[in-house]
Amino acid sequence: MPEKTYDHNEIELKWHERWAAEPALYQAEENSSKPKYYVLEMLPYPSGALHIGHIRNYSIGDALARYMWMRGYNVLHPMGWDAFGLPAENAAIQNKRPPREWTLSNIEKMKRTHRRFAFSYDWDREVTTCEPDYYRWNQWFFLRMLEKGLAYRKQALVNWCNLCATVLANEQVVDGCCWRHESTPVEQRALDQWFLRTTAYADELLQDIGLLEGTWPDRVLTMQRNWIGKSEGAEVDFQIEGYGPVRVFTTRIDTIYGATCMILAPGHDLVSTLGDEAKAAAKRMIDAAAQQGPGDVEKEGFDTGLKAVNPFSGERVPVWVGNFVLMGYGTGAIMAVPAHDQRDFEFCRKYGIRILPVIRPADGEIPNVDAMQEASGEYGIVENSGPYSGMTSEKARAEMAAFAEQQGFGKTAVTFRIKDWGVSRQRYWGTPIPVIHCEKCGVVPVPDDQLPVVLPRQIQITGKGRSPLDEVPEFVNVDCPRCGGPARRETDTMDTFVDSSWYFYRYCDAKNSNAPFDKAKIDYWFPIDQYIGGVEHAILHLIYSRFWTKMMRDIGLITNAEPVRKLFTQGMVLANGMKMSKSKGNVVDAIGVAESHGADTARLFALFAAPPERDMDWTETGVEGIHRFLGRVYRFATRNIGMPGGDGSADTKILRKLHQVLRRITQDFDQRWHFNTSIAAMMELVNEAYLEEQNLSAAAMQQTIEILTFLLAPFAPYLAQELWEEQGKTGAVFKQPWPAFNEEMARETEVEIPVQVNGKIRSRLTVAAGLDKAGLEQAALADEKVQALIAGKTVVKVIAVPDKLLNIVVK
RNA sequence: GCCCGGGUGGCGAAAUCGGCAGACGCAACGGACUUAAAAUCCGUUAUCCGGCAACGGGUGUGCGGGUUCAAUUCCCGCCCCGGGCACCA
Repeated sequence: MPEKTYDHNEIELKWHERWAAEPALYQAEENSSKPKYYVLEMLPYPSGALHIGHIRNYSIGDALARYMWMRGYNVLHPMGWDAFGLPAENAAIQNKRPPREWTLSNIEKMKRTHRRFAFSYDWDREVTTCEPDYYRWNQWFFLRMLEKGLAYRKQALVNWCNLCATVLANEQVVDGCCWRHESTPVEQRALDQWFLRTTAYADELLQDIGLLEGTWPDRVLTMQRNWIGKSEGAEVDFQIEGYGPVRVFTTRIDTIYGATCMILAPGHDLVSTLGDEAKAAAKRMIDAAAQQGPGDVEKEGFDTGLKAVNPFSGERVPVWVGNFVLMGYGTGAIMAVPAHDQRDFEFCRKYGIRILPVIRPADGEIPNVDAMQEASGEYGIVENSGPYSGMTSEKARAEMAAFAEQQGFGKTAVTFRIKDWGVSRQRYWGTPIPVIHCEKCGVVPVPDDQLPVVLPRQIQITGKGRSPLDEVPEFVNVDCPRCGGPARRETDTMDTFVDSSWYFYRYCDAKNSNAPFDKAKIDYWFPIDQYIGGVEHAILHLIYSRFWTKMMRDIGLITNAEPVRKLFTQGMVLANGMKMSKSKGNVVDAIGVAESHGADTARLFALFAAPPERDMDWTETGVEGIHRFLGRVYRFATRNIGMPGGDGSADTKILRKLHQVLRRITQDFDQRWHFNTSIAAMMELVNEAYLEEQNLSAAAMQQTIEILTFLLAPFAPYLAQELWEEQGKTGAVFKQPWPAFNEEMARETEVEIPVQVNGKIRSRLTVAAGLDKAGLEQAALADEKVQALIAGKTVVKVIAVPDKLLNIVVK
């Protein structure tokens, strides 16, 4: 055949059209005898356009999906839209476009891009989280959790901007101020809000990290462990004169004789019983804490004038309020042991509170208070501690906790850093929380048969008020389902992390209108075999998803304990060395690259520029290099298909290379996922094929072209399919069996062995592959250069590694 | 401060189990083709020293030590860059 020029648009648009007419191409089989494989990429937020960061994520998943098809698996590869969220509301305020309309048109546009890139999604299973057929199940789950006590309501602080007169999401708070009013500090207001009891699963979420070891990245597991933050210690009551007991949590009950004051969080219940001045000071601390970013903050506090009694020593100590004591952790109150805790030390030094050391190192003296520069947090021997003096810290911890429990003023206790999940959002564009507030009956769940509670579509979003839904009387005013009297609908909507906590289950049964999904389908497809996404979701999304799975298991919907067997976190994409961002204006749009260089080129480059777990740099010249490579492949194949061929003198050589490359790429898929080296290997093969083009027999040439087509199939689907057709074949190339490599054919017959003398390379020998140690040694010692170098010296040792190297040690 | 990554040519990177450092690509340079250019094809390209040259010798994977016949790879101590967490009692 005559050589053809590589015109990516011609090839890609042709197949794009043909594939559009084949809806079953990427569908998973319903009753398959093949083993299943569920590969999933994180669903995108429909912001309006796919960028190359998305393309990288999907190119990894798509290569894997296609490879697994070729390996004979029944592959489930779905995609959907994380379609609720704040940007749609902002767009509504700015362009007066309804959020749903804006969102759906974005989805339409992005889906076209997805198709242009030929990602192999089963669009029949598409999930769009902002549509009632999806979010009704959010509501259904919420009601189940309400029944089980896993959903509950309590007061919590929200960010409030006085100028906007509205609640701000955390991401709308910039440097402690409102994003639209940069000089207006955000205030903290207490509102009744809905929470999911993730803490009920804290222990199991921590325990089951063990199940993920080896298949999830270690750093993700570490981050989750830290996030859950289990800490074991004790709770102890201190009696406060004129108030009652206040409970503290401590991991160091062994230091309790050194407690020289008690410090309360500014939000602690006791503070509300204090005078106006103290309450105002505490409020200032709370607002200041919300405004400060991360970093070192000066410790502040004030004396309440109250005294607390240490239940162990009987000593009376002052009660303070301190800005560094967190209400959301432990009991919101601590005993300060300045001698043995750095934070307490800094606080007490600043305010002149007594410092009393009670621990000495096992082999040292108790610290001298006047010389102390910092607290000593180490375990040691307990001193000045009544009957516990002389014990090790470990022993004292156990005995003191037991004593407290026996006396009824304390107990051993475990505290978690992870908090219950606040799911209330004072927003429009989210799942309505399905409850009704009745004056007579209180909080009444919406009955299941009245789901979904549909989000009203005709609504003015003003950006003011407690919540946009508050302004919609048709939505708010309802009859109480229990007593029939007038009642108000809940106007908070759910956090969008709810949507993404279970969407991958819905893919298995996306059109079910009677249940979130059918259990048998979950049993077949779950767990997800491979989940691929950005590391930025290592904590929240993936912990919530794990929580949701355990919750669904406990209400009998599923049997698996974990949703995801293997997790892969890919690196970021930089544009010319810089992080892509809208503000810098350097976001590389995916569809533009597809038009200028082709989808195949973009996909291949996304995998070639760096190993997938690392950050990669997107450069125009690099993209062009890949485009050149694909052109080389295409021209080579088209001009050689069906040609008579040469004398075959290079057949052995090219077939050896072919099998070496095949082995390399197969291993890259099965073990390492370093697709950059897979692609480099294909380039090596093509380079060699160019050099030997005239010396290949027709049979070797056709085999080279065919296998190269298979190798390209997971990475460059358009070109691979086109070459498949050029070779006169029919059917989808990615449904053909992946070729097996032949170890025999991949083996080199001759190898070059570097010969070292005292570790420096002095000569090279070409020997038969597999030559043993003795043979190598003999060949090396016969070498002229080697002989010259070792002449007159004593050979101490000869290290021979067959097929690798030989080292002669002389003196 | 704590916990992870990472540091290799002009650049992105490779070296999979301790065995030839720099595969592959980019950029640059040279050659072929062309009236010319683009495209394409073929080469050269870590660095220093000696040589007209073939070639020979030295140095080199952030820095300093160590183990080893042999270290980008293992161990100890530092430096720098990126990310996460950040008063969690």
